[in-house]
Amino acid sequence: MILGGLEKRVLQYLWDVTEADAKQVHAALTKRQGGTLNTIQSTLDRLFKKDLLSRQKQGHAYNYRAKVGREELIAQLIQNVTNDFISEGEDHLIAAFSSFSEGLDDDELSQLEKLIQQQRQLRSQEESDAN
Amino acid sequence: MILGGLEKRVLQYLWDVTEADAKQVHAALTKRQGGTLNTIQSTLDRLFKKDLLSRQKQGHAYNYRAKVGREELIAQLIQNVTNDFISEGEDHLIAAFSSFSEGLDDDELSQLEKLIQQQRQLRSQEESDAN
DNA sequence: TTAAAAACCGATTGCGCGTCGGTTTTTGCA
DNA sequence: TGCAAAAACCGACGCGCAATCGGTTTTTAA
Repeated sequence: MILGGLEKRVLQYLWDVTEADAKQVHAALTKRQGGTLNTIQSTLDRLFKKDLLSRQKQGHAYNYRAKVGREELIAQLIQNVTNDFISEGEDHLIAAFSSFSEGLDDDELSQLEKLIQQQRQLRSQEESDAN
Repeated sequence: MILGGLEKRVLQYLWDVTEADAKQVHAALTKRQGGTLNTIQSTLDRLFKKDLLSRQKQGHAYNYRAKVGREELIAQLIQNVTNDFISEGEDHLIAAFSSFSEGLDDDELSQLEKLIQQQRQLRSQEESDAN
């Protein structure tokens, strides 16, 4: 999955406002750049076909919503990018992390640890919920 | 920076063997797919122009080497992919990690923790080396 | 010096984003 | 219910870039 610049800007906007139609997106993005309303419609349509947006007719026009969360999409894109470099049996995240870790300062390392613990806690909680 | 499929395969190969000329790369990649020797030469040249490979004439042909490590490149690609989605002041890694963490099992979480600790150790070691 | 090997050049194809013009469909209202 | 406006839809074009090769020039080794 490849995303162009305009597509990314549109997604970003939809994450911010939750829901919008083509006209609104156009109005918002044209402030600096964004082409015709038609261009925006095409872009929304392309994103819809990529299954990144959902739409629903509301009165006259489609209302679009992001179908994937930002984090989710980022994860997917990272996966795409790393896929071909990760050998069989190797862990994607771990490999990717090795790349990162050098660029992190102590605070960030601590943040990561916290996130991990959060994740653990979340799980044990879900587990007990299931019982 | 965008990398095509063949470019990625070539890089992968060069990481494996450290050094190779076009003929060798061609021989290796053609086993499953890889086009003409000429195609490989073009690809090597493109990678060279992207500053991802270095070359040196050795006898008759160029010998190519990866100029960036795998982890380094992965990190760069991830950065590229996430850049447009990360707002000012937000931490790339943390944001990206949030994406991942849900897909990890307990073992992987533990692995990550270990990596973090390793990283810490590495640093304190470097610090004492510097004194 | 010369034949073979490799590099180099340039052209072509295919794909995907960005961009619109023009046509069809939908819709709200008079 | 008919009509004008709004929106969707369709199709086309330009552009950039990877992949692919044929053909020509340059290099090299015998």
